[in-house]
Amino acid sequence: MGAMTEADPLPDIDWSAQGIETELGWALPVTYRAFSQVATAAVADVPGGPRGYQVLVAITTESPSSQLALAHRLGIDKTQMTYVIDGLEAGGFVERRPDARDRRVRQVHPTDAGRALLSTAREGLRDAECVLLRHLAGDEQTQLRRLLARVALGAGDIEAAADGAPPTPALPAAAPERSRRPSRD
Amino acid sequence: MGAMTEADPLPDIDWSAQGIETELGWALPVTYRAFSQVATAAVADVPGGPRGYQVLVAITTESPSSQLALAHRLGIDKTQMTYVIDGLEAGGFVERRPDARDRRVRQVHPTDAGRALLSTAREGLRDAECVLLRHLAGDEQTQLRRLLARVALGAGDIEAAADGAPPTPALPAAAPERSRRPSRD
DNA sequence: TATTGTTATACTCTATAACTATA
DNA sequence: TATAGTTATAGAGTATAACAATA
Repeated sequence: MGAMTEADPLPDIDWSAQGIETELGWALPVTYRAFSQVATAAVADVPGGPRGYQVLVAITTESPSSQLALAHRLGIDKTQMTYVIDGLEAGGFVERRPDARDRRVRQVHPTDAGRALLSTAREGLRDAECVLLRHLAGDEQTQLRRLLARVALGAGDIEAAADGAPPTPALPAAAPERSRRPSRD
Repeated sequence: MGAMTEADPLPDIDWSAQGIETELGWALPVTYRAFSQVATAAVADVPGGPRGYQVLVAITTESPSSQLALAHRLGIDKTQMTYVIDGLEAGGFVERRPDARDRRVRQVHPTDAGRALLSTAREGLRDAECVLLRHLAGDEQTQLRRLLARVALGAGDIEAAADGAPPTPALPAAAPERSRRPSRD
């Protein structure tokens, strides 16, 4: 809706010939960004966005956990975790309960509101996936999931090899959240 | 190498049960990040990283172009484009040639060194892809590429719908380039 | 007056360091 | 002395705004 409307989704470049190089280098980022966008929108109501959502998932589907354990599990810095939990607690979605045996640690428990929020966000994410894969037949979707899962499984080694083996992430990291200004260029 | 070595690549969470939610929400980010990492490494010698590479591809496989045209085509801000071209020109990989007919615009031409650099980077990216897909059989790789390409094609609409229809990207956007410090937590 | 390109500024996100309170 | 958590600071990356030159 900006000043220039001549931006067709797929420019008239002949990618296949020797274009931007291999198709994967194009398709993967595009797909990821689209998913990242809808997924972030789906968890927009969760304080802390994708990371807040990850925390809710972790303490709900597993058991309540200390902040440091959560940070390690989700691959988030412990200082970041403080902010995320702050937001969740301010919204009344989690509680910090001091551990009786070690009063340094604070266990993070989900509240009823937190569980409800998680449930809603989950649905939104499922819908987001459906939108993303809407052009694929049912069996094709299954096929894609399976193949991608296998690649991701092997990909873990790559990440691990590079730096100090960060734990497995689960959502689009952070999703920079493009500015919502009029975007006139 | 860090203080804690208990971080196994895949935690012992039962993702499949009701875990972190849908498999795609896990596999896609993981795969993307792994690719982003190897791809960024592959174009590390290109000033400006992935974006510098994109510029080289555009002006080589197509024709030399003005900076603004490049910015639009690659979905990069024009101010950012200035910096990217600055880096490429400093390295002797491109030349800015004033346009004879409109002396405001500066056409960006690749040098021989630029073409050579592009060639090398291309090989690196192809290798990166092979590494990423190494656990898939040949026909499975083809299948994955095909399915992903179709999803990406449809995904363009999603991105376009959200903000002002940004042109098609071609590489992992920017790839934050994790800090290379000892990573002791 | 509008547009290409550059420069300067501000903002967001994240990483690092320093501090407290417990152990 | 070491660890869990918090707070403060600094850095990278990006977006916005203001500017110069040309049309």
